[in-house]
Amino acid sequence: MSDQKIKNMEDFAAVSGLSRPTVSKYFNDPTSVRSSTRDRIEAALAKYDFHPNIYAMNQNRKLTNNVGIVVPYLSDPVFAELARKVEEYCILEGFRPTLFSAHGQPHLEVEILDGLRSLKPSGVLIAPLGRTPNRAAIEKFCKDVPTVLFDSFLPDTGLGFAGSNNPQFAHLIVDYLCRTGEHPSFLEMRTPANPNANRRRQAYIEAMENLGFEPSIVKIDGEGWAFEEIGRSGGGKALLEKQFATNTILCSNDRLAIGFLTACYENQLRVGRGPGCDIRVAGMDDHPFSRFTCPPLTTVAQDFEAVAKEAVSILVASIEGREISKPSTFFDGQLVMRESA
Amino acid sequence: MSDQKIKNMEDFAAVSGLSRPTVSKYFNDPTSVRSSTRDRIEAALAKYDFHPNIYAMNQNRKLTNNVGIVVPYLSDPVFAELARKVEEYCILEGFRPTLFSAHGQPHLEVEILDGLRSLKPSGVLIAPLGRTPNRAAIEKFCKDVPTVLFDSFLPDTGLGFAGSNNPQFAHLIVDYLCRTGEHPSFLEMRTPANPNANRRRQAYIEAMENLGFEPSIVKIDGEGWAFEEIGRSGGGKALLEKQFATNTILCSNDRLAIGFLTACYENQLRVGRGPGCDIRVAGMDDHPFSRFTCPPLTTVAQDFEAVAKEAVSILVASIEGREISKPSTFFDGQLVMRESA
DNA sequence: ATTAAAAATTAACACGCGTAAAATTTTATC
DNA sequence: GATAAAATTTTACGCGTGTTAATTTTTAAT
Repeated sequence: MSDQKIKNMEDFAAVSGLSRPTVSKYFNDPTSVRSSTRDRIEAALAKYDFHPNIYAMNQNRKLTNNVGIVVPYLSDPVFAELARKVEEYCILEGFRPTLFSAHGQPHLEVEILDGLRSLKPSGVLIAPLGRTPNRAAIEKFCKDVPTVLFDSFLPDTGLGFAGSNNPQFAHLIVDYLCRTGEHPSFLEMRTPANPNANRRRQAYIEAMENLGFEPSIVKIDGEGWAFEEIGRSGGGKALLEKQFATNTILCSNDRLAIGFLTACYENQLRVGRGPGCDIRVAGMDDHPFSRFTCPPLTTVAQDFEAVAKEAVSILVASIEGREISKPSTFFDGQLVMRESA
Repeated sequence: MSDQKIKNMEDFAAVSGLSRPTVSKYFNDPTSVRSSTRDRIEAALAKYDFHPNIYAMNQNRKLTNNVGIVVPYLSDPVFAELARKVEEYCILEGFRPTLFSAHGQPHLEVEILDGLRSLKPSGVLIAPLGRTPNRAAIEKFCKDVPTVLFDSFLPDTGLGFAGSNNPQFAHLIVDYLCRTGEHPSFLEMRTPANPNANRRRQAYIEAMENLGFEPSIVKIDGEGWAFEEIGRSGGGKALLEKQFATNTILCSNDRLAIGFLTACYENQLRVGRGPGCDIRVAGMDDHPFSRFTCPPLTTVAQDFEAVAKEAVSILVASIEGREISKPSTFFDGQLVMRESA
């Protein structure tokens, strides 16, 4: 490692005994230069550690290789997990991903999109918050920047979508619960932060009617993204007031279920499906922590891997100019039977 | 909103009836121009929506206003929370924060630092993984870029440090546990992923000796960042093999404790401090879900807010050229008494 | 109204790299 | 060894903004 100062590509081309345009070609695509030239550049690279100035690079390039990943709430482990996988696939495809969280706040989501515009990204992957007033902003953004949606579907928006088949989730778990015990009541927030909740509720109703049961929905108060606390306090209140029609509670998502399990504990209810148990509790998502609740939570697992992979591959296809054969994919969930139901 | 195309600052200066250098000054610091000029620019801004090209801006600027935030593992809710607060304070200070996760992998941490160099950030806030082979890379990075460490301390590195007073955490909870029941055994990973674990163990030993008890440490196998699973499987094994000297288990961190609670459940042990309970379990961190375990987890709360605020304020002080009065701050934790111990 | 200070303008160069066209060199093919 | 094709070099301009120095205009103070 020489300590001669290399201040720009000109200098670096000089010490590698090549011209700047050739070196420039190399950095845009190493395979675009003769292999003997490539070797000389890489030898110089090992000796002089030069990094092209990315700001100067991106100034004239059409493709910056940047991609933005936007999720509604990064402190929610479900989104943290999803974001992590999406990030991994982006890196695998040679992109420079940047992660953004709207922290549950619609105005932040809009700000992030604005900031993203000036990043001139090759593409953007966004799991929208799903709040109505932001729909217009997102649609407009999608017209300007190649964007793939994931997790939360918005019709006629973006290049494509990858997410979970939420109706199937609800059907799957309702069927299971009905088969193995009392039919489930449904617990959800009165004003869900995540629009997938609506599809899950709808599918719960359908599934119950298919099986000839009366749907029974308990809506609890609470705003924001502190789902566990809402599940605990609201669920506890519902327990005290005996709002549940049956002894089996299907929660709209795992985080709500986790909080509700705490409420059951506080009310000295024994959760589980064995003899001597008072109540069964199930969720949807397969939150990373669901395996470690007491009792472990029965739920429907999202296929994070498939969702992330599909979302990125739609983006890649679009950037490479290929036709997108299937713009929207909804992946089925898998039943995860644990002790809680 | 006019739809006339503004392609650069030149155009924008023209429509605002000003010269480009003046407009440039405005974007660097709005207060640096006469207020009547500022009004004209802002009127034009409302009318024409122009955003300066950030690549062109940052090409020559010494201060990009970018700051990098690096954490070891973003899917760990403790770090997600910390990162969120740090991000908030950065935005408050007018920075453009970008979040990075090493995903628990040392080589990724080094890659992130390399990538960060070419971002020419005004500063960087990093919670290091703490793996020995990376120390050199981080020290070198700190010499090149204004960097503040947080969460995990490295001596003589960076502009300063903000984190938790881990020894105090251990003393606090050991004292509490000894005061209210049997003295605690200590449960930890044999090869901790996070270096704070070592300080906590050391302090546990000290605290026990101060009180005249024999320290008893159970080390469990397991690599990586799946702490809950390690706590469950390793902790379960330790229970079966009766490795614990007492009926009170202090876990090195909350995630381990959460997994250990599951192990207790699987072994039909009743956790808590009331009569009829078999075992007490406590952790450290106040993980966002600790309040929702069954039983809720007794722990020592990190002051995420204070840590984040202090870390950012050290960076701001340094960037503004002020003297850093107190380079390293270790914030005390607060005992959070819940039902598990 | 005069004057000094403050702010804005003009003109010009710098930054580091992308990129295109034409000229030259190297490599592959026969 | 001649020839065509491929790769590289040379040359030169463009991108959008930072920045500086000299000049002109505006504002504030007397």
